[in-house]
Amino acid sequence: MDYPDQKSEVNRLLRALVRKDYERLAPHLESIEFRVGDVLAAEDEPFAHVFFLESGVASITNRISGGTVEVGTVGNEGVVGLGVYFDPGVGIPSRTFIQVPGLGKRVDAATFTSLADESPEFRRVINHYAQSYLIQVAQTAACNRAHSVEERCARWLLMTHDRVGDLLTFPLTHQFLAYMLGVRRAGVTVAAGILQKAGLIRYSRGNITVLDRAGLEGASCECYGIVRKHVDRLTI
Amino acid sequence: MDYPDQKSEVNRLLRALVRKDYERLAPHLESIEFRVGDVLAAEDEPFAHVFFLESGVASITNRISGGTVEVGTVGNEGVVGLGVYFDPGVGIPSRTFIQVPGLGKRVDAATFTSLADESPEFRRVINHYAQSYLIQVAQTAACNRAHSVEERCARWLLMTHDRVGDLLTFPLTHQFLAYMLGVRRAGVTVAAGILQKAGLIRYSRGNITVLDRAGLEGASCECYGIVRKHVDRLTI
DNA sequence: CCGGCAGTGTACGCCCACGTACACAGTCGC
DNA sequence: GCGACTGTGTACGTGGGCGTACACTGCCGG
Repeated sequence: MDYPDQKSEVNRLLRALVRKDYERLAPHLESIEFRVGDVLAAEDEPFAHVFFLESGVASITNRISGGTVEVGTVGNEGVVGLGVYFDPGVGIPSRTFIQVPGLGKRVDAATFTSLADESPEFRRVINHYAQSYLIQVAQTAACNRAHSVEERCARWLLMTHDRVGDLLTFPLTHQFLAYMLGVRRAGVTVAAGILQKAGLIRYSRGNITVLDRAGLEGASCECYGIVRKHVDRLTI
Repeated sequence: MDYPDQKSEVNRLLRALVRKDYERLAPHLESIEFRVGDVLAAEDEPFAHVFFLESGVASITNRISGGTVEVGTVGNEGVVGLGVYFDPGVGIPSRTFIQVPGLGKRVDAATFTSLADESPEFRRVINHYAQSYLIQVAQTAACNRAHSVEERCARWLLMTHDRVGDLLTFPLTHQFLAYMLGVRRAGVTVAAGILQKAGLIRYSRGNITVLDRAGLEGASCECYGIVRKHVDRLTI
């Protein structure tokens, strides 16, 4: 067989699988490139595939009266398409799309579900991630209610920065961030301006650079740390 | 054996189980009464049991700087303690407690997880519910960002009313509702006052009566309908 | 080299919800 | 019957974020 060694996998869920599960999955893994705006699942449409990101970030948003709001994000720590695991064939009222471009792999829904049926070890890995994802969404629900644009802005930058890895600079416009946070573009400009004046970040024309992670964590709400803790726990 | 017939079960998840799974579970089901304020799981503490409500409502809240916010609710359509299924032994940053008193059953975590390990049909039922719960939390995240106190108030009353069954009147103070919505008590008084003047509800000293469901649905945000649709789908 | 446009800065009035405060009204215990 | 307390009504000033608008500035393409 000529599949990549599991040790070379970059997605942390793929790395966490027991060898036999990985070998079962590997022949069906298809490498793909994710471009900004690629839609992995449209609103109310079931996932045709499950996606393992190696780099980049996917965003899950709900569109409601009053705008669009991000309810969760996924990077190389997890898997996009939990719906396939929970209830294949049923769509959810969220839209999943690529927010930061990157590389990754996908597997057809049928292979994924049959492996989930067969392997307790596989289910264990997926369940642990599902727990962490649910925690993220719940924390976001509370955060959206109680925290300021500036705090949520800092949190979002940190979460994204974690996922673009060692890249200090990544592409991001105020407009896009406003869309993600469910606020006005002008609101982001003000919040980001404060963070920039404080020397925590720097940006210019669609590119943002994180200068001071620790400072950014101070400017962010506690939600960042809480979600992060449960993501880190996954990779024991 | 002298266990209750599955057909007599009131919890919709218990009813949905295949016979063999129910019979495996039944000897371990322990009938209990839920009183207002009973804590089913404290913050960061794992569930010792999984709970099947027959009546009443449980509320899942996150406490953050800026107050406490409800991120989800569970009634007789589901199960309290998905954490046991996902990652037994790990606590989540949410507090689960009884919001409307009622009756139900519980089973120890070990029995629940071993049944989940063994039975694909059981997992299917739990997974479907997990999907619907995740949808609820995600919708709440968006709703908390975008919708007014009055809309969310109406939505909350509808969701709770669905779960107290044919009871038109149930106990509820403005103070408590404010706590759930993460807003001021005075804010709820104003919002509820509007709903009352419109003839949709009536309340007095801790008791609320739903007078006009259809009208209340009109006053609520679309989030009610979206979540409801996915809950109804469970009981095919 | 020069539009044109995308990205950003900043301002205005507005409104919802905030924190706080106080008055009043049922209801319960004595 | 009388306090005392819980639940509700309502008011005030404050503030964050809204919708909108307009000006400026790199950058890209013709």
